[in-house]
Amino acid sequence: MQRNSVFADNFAYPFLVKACSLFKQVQMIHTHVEKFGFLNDIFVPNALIDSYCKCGLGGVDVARKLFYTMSERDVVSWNSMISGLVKSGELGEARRLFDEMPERNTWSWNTVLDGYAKAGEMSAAFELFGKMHERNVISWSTMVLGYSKSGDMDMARMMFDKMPVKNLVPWTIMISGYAEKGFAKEAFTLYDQMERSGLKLDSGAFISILAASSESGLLGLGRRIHTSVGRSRFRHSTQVCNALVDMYAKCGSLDKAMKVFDGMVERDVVSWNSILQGLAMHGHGERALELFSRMRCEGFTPNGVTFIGVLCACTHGGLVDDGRHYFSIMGKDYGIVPQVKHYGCMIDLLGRGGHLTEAFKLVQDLPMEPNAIILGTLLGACRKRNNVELTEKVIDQLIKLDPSNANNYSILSNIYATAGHWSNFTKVRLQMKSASTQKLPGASSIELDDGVHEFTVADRSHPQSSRIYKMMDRLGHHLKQVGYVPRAY
DNA sequence: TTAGGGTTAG
Repeated sequence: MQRNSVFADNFAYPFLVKACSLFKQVQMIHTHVEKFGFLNDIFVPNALIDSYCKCGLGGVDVARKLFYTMSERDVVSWNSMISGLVKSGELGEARRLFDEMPERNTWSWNTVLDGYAKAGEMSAAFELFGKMHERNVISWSTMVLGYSKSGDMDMARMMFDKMPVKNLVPWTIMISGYAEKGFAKEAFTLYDQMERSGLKLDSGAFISILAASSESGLLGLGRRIHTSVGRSRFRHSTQVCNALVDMYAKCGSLDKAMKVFDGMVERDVVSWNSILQGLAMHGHGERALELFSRMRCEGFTPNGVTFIGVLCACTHGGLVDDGRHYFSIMGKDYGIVPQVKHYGCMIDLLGRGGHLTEAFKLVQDLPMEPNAIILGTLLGACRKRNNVELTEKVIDQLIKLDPSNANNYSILSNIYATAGHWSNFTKVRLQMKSASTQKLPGASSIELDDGVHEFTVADRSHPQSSRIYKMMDRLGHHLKQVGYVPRAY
């Protein structure tokens, strides 16, 4: 009896390898096929290269070794290796291999093209695109996406309009691109065109456009997509409904988010996380925590993202003790190792709750290097307490991490001004000038029927500017009457 | 067996 007959033959191995997502599993099969001599069948090492690259964690290095030891390579071996290199960010080496290839097909070109587009190197992408002998929908879509992600919607549109054949993907990319950047009118018009052209959206298209709408708060477009979802066969899709919940929550329509959530046929952990985050974001700390216990009662296991929502809920509800409690149980009861983001939430919670020393201690004891977000959160807490000494310490670290961020200098100078330390104030102002940093004005935006309107401090560019400021004065007056005292800086 | 859009995260 042959023992290996219970395993697989050379035809089954590529499928078996493809089903593996863990490095160890791929490695196990690798050892096995090597032992039985199946590596000579090119399908097997090709599948191994692909799987090694997809499981991350140094998988690319093992794939690379395998690639170079292969006695014979076909175009798929090269493409798989190049794709792996592109995905792990080793674009230079990917290009070198591409140039060395004995023969290339459209897949090879598209893989490198995608690498440039993802890296935002659009001039390199454009050059490569120009040299292609054969382009397919994927080549064109890659260019449209690349331009859209790099913010050049005009070029994206030009490519889109020039495409000889379009399918759902480029339409989705283009509409999502407009939506993400707040071009409501363009997104709407294009969406209409797509529907009129008879294309039926799939769940990916719905999710993509919804995610883009929530990014810039385009409630109008989100509602429109919701109507289409309702008419489609995806109206009960968990993923699509999750995207709807998130969209409504982020666009400030919490009731609608709740309604979609309640109406869902099947929920997963993402559904719970989305609604929990929505409640927390809008200051309903207690309701979010109630939902959290309901989630556990219904048998769902919280993950790391859930706890970010939970801690955020505690912060916005001023529930410091609850926050401490949940932070401690996430490791104890659920085996979740706190990530930087969790520490960020805790520092925010403690800082806002007035426990500055404890927040400081947490940063000092951090198991990882504090990043700009952690320090920025701590800074926010210091500012609130007007603590000059601690602020100086934090800013010092922050400026080292990110010397070009003008906000840091600006906050420090404000703190000095408030405390009356005028010589220090002047010093920082001079430092700002010499570092040639300029504070970018913060902008707010609002969506009306005809699109998103953006405005900044002392903005007079709007045609109805004087009416807007009159209304602002009235509101300010009203706020003072009800007892609001603005912060000094 | 290899390529394109897509949900939750201070």
